[in-house]
Order: sequence, then structure tokens, then C-alpha cells
Amino acid sequence: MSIQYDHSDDIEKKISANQTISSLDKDNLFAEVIIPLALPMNYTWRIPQEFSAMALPGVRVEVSLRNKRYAGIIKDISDKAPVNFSPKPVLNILDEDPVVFPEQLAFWKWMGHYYMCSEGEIMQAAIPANLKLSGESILQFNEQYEGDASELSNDEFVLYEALEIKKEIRLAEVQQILDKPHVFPIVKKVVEKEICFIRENLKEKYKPKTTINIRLHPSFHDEKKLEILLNEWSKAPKQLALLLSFLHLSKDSSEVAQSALLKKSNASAAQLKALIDKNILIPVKTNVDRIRMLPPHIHLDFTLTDAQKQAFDEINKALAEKEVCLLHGVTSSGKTEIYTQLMESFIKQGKQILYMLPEIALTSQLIRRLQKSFGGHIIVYHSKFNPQERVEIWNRVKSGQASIIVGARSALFLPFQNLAMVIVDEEHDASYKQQEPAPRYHARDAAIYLASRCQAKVLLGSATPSMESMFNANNGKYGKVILSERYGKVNMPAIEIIDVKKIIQKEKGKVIISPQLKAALAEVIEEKKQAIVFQNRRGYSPYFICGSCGWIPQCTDCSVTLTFHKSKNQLCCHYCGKIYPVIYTCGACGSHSFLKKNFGTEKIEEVLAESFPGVHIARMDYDSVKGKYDHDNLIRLFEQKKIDILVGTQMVVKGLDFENVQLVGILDADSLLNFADFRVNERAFQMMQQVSGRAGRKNGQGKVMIQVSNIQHPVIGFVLKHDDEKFYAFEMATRKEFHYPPFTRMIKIVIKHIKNEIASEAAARMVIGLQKNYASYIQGPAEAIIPRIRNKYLWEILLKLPKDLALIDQCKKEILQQAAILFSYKRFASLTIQPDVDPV
DNA sequence: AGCACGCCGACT
DNA sequence: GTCGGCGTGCTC
Repeated sequence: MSIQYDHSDDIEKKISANQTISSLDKDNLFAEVIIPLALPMNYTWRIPQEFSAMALPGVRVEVSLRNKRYAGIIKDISDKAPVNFSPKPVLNILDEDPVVFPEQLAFWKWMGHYYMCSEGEIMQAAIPANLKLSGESILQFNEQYEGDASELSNDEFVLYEALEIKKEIRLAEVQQILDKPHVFPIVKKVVEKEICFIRENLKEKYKPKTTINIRLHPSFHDEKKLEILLNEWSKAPKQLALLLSFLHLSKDSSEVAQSALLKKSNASAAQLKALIDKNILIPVKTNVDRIRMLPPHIHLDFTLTDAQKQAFDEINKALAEKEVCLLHGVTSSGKTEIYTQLMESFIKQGKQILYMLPEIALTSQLIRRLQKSFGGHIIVYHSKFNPQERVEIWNRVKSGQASIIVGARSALFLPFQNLAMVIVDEEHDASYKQQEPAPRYHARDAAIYLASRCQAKVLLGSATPSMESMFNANNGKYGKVILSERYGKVNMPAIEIIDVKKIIQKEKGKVIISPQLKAALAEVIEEKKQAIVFQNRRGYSPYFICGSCGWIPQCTDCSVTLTFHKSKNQLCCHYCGKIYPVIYTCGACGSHSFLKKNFGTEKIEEVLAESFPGVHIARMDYDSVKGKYDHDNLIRLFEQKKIDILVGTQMVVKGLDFENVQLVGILDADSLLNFADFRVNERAFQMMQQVSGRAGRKNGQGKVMIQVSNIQHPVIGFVLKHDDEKFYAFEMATRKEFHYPPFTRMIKIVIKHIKNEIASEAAARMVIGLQKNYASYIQGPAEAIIPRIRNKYLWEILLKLPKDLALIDQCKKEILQQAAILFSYKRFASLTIQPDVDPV
């Protein structure tokens, strides 16, 4: 591993006591500074005496590192001189008040440690871009240059000439002038030959937005004087008109925006300037907010139903004794109203609330709904705001002006002052997890840590909670509140399973839309309702299915359906990559009548169009909604009932509430499932639950039809019965990382071996996470899988442990056997899994 | 990050 | 012979 991060020092102790800083030797101060780079540790700069009073943790400083300027943040101040080197001086202090609180710095430290990255990388993610400063190198011509220009090389001479004319050239311009990407060596030589100097400019990027307001000069505040002025006006009638419009506009307030005035009076800027020069009007520059705030108010226009009220009380009770509470509420059970009520109770205490949503859910619809209840108490923060706006939101959170912060995962880093409550909505959603770049963090987990630091409470909400949260709730670590009733006691949709295997046997042909589903669709169209047909994208890849018994060739190692590759004429396991020859004889019944199943959303759309002529059918997948607004447009069309049947992939799972959906068809549910990777099943379960939840939201007449060949699959069974508890128990039993001894043993062994060779226990755990079958089991640092450590060096370490690897394999077998006994499910017992370490 | 140093393959 | 690829190391 190329970078080893040092997180050994204990910042909390030092920061907590502000007195410690004041008791330091003022003439001899050193600052540990976080630089927004992936440095292995924080470096130290000396604080010159003139800055010693202003240097505080959280304040931005300008420092030089390798002759480049950076704006870093002071993490810590000490009066002990470093022993091994003499630090460079801090060049400037950039803030009067800290931009982040010690709380944030401590949070960064934890995050860097837990997710294996530098605090600088956290800073990159945390701070709005415009609070970072950009260094700009400028070449400045040396007027005293006396060298011989004829001795210069071609490129050097070109640069010399340019400098002589322009005197100053930005480094970026040098690239254009020389028309080369590599200019550093030439610049270096030119500097050596004393043709120019290099000057570094640090620019503050954030600028407050200003407008010019016009005021009446104070001498005319006296009405009589004004009257005289107007009466004695002789020349310049246009100016008089302008002045009169001003007086008209300024009736309510003393100031009028320049732009509004010019527009109203139809006057030119020159005429206004003349009035200003005459000292009749005066311009005033004012900062304006980019983020327009509504007046704050609290007005809840609903009352909780009995079920909601009960859940609300239970949440409060759970949070009184526990830090985290899971709200497991079925789709359209009205979780948002509960959140709103909760926010209200905190806002009345003057506390801050963070309401986190997955990026996709940050729709204007929801925000409008919240603004109706809380007005200007709400502030929204996510990646779509521009950097200038983000600084303003940042400051508003810091000053405590904003009470409810609605945001995506990055909102976690805002400088909260008195955070009392974090709500993580759609807690299971994968977009809470940042993949690239570092820090590769999970916002839900990080929120729980942040909240515990701030003595705040966390509410996780979901209709399909993640396995981890379910486990923690069932184990009593989190409180747990269940809301099993839809809002207004609307029925959950009826679920019907369609055994495609039987149809194949009977019809001896391809089945895309079963007769049952077709009939149901016809009925929906008849009733002028809408339907969603859901097909997993995997359905695109063709696979074989026995025409007589419905047997599907699977990978012997992974139990994954094999995919047919036409070009190579072979079957391939997409999970482990194993290749099989094309099978001609059915492994179950011995017949030779294989069918190739190959349908994606496009094909379905086609088939539906044939079956239902004149019906509006639309498709929603990655191909059909590539454009920026395609997705929104399609949703709008569906909302406006201009589409009768919407065919889609996973995309239709997330999104908006459709009121008129009566029927949901899930095609080829088998392709959603995969025994070898439990996380796939978790996702499949969530997907099926969520897409089912779209049906009959309003009237409770909804219906879900699931087409499936492998009818015995437990996940299908659980969806059918709506038996969440059993599903989670089942999946948990197969994922023993939480409590199954062999897993713990395995982790301990690997950690023991790798810990010293890499850096920390976190790193060792990450190595385990690197192995594909286990990547999803390890909480925390598994999220931090960094491509750069996926190198042969690590494999070498792993290969040093042949004995223990056998044990790892043994552990997995034990787990599978355990699962087989628990559920008497024969596929488990016969299953084998490839060894984990496969350094090819 | 971004630059220097150092080690191996394919070329004017 | 050299040019240029990227692997590795270092920055207070």
C-alpha cells in the first residue's frame, strides 16, 4: 500500500479545552494543518507571532507545501517544536472565525480513520469548493534580465518573448503559448536563467452577491426641500421623470433596487448617474442572499392517524433510551407525516434537524411539501447547488439560522451547531454510499456516529430496511417501530404468483406475458387505470430453459443462471466467469428441447403493443431516458395518465407516487435472485416490495403478479406472504458475519496476519472485504475498498496464509450447512463456492 | 495532488 | 543508444 495514514494523535482532548490554547507559549506556536490532499499525515507549520492571536482550530490558513500554496484548516495548535524538521511559516490567516467547529474536526478524524483516507480527502468532500482557495502560479518578467537570449532553446525563447511583451503570464497560458502539455521543465529552466520569477496568487473564490440600491440623499428627507427641488426643476425632463418614479417606488421603503427603478422608469443608466452626480440620489451596494428564504413558520396542515400517532409515540419512547430507532413502515404508510411531526417538536426547542434523503428522492415535490409546513426553517443542500450557493447555505447552518437541513449524503458535513435529530429516510438506499472518490463512506453509518458525538438522535426510516439495520433493531441495539398499515387503512396489494414453468410445459413455447397477466392488464385498461410491468435488466442476456420441464442450466459453483453468449457459442456464469459448453440435454428430465429465453424491456414493449393495440405503452430504462429531462418527462406523462402501461427496469422502483396504478407485473423474478450473493437477494426483496408498493396506493385495490419459474425460492415466498420478519431472519442466518463464530474467527486470523504488514486493523478488514464473496459482509471499512490497494502486494500477503485460507473455506462451508439445516432447503447443502483467494 | 526519481520495453 | 511508460516515494 502506497499511503499509510497516521491517525494516532488524539485531537479531542486537546481541542475540548480552549484554555489549553490560551495557556500556550504565544511566541512559539505550531499548527497542525489539514491540507486538501491525500497526504499520509497532517503536517505542521509554524505560526508567526503576528498571527498567534488569530490562529484557532477550524480557521483556514494559507501555507506553502512544495512551493505550492494551499488553503488548509488548522486542526490543532501546540507550542512544542517538532523535533525532526523545522516547519515553514504559516503565510496568512484567512478567517476571523473558524469555518468548522471542533465537532466537525473530530468527525473528520473519525471518518478518515474508519474509511481509510486522509483528513484532507474528507475536507475535500466536506467543504464547499469556494471555501477552498485555488493557487495560481504567475510568471513575472524580470526587467533586470541581462542574459543572452540567443542561447535559449526554441521553447525558452518563445516564452521569453511572450514575457517581454505581456510581463505577466499565468501558468495555464504557458501551455497555450508553447502548445505543449508538458511545460514544467521549460518553466523551470526559464526561472533558473532568471528571465522571470514565479509568483503565487491565492484567490478567495467566494464572493457575496451584491446589488445596487438607490436612496434619496439625506438632505432631501426634509419634505420642503424636496418640494422646492421639484418645483424649481427646469432642465432635463427625463431626469425629473426618473426622480418621480423613484419617489413613487420608495413610498414603502427607503431603498429601491437600481434594476427595478430603471425598468419602471424606462430611463437609462446615464440619466440615473446624472442624478447621483447632482447629489440627489445615492447608490448603496448591498449584499444579497443567493438562497431566498421564505419567512419561517410552523404550520402542520394534517393530523396523524391513530396508527401514525402510536408510531410517533413509540419512536419518542425508543429514542428516550436508545440513540437510534428504526421506523419500518410499509409503502405509503405516511412516514413523512411522522417525520414532520418529529421535526416540529425539535424545532420548537430551537434545535437543528438533519433530514437525509437519497439523491434521487430530493425532488421539488417533497421540498415543497416541507416548506408548506416550515417555510424558511427549511434549507436544502445537495450537489446540484452551485459553489457560491453552497457557501451561503454553509454559513446559514453555522450561524444556526437554518433549523431543518434537507440534504443528500454530503449534508452530513455541514457545520451544525446544535444538531439534535438526524432522520435518514429510505435508509436502505445504496446511494448513501459514496463510491468514488475517497472518502468512500456510508452516510447512514456516518450519521449515526455524528449523532452520537452531538448527543443527537437518529431515526432510520424505510419500507424495506437494510439487513444491517434490521439486525441491529432485532438485537435491541436500535429501537424498532413498525407501521404496518397504509395511510387511511388502505389495503396492501394482493399478490399472486404465476408459475411460468407450468405454462411452458403446457404451451411448449416462449412465455413473456402469461395469460393471467395479460387478462389482468386487459382489465386494468378497461377500467382506465394504469399498470407497471417490471423486468430486471438482466433479462436482456439470453439464457436457456428446458422446453419440457423448465430446468435452467446453472453454474455448478455459484448456482447462477448461465448466460448464453452467441458470438462464442458458449454458456457463461456472470458471477464467477466460468465457461460451459452449450448444453443440449436437460439435466433434470433428459429432453432435448431447449428454448432460448431472451427478452428485455424492448421486447416486452413490443409484445404488449401487439397484444393491446391502441393502448399507450411506454418504456423506462437506461436507454430510453438517457437525456437530462427524459426521466422527468416520462414520469409526468405517466402522472397525467397519458401512459397506460409503463414497462421498466429498476428505474421504476424509485421515483414518485403514482396514484392510479392498479396492477404491477414482475416478470422473470428468478433473474433477480442469486443464492451465491446474499446481497443480491436483499436487493431483490427490496425491489419487489417497492415495486409492489406502487399498486393501489389510494384505493387499496392494487394487485401484484409475479412471474417466476423457480417457485420455491424463499425470497419469492417471503414477498408473497409479505413476511418481512422471516425474510430477514433467513438472510441473517446465511450472513453470519454478525454472530456466527467461524466468521469471527476467520476475520481475526486474517487481521492478525495482515495488520502488521499494512497499517491498521481497518486495513486488514478491508483486505477481507476485497474478496468478492465477502465484500458485502464486512461493515464499515469494506466500503472503503480502494482500487489502488487491489494490487499484487496484497495478494502476496494473502498467499502467505495457505493454512488459514483452508480454514476460511471451511468457515464458509459451515455457514452453508448451517443454513441448510435451518431451512431444510436442499440447494444450500449441495452448494459449493469457489475459494476466495484467486490472485489471477 | 503533483512532481522527482528510477527502472524496463520500442523506437526516431 | 534514447524516449517515455508507470511504479514508488516525498512533501511540514
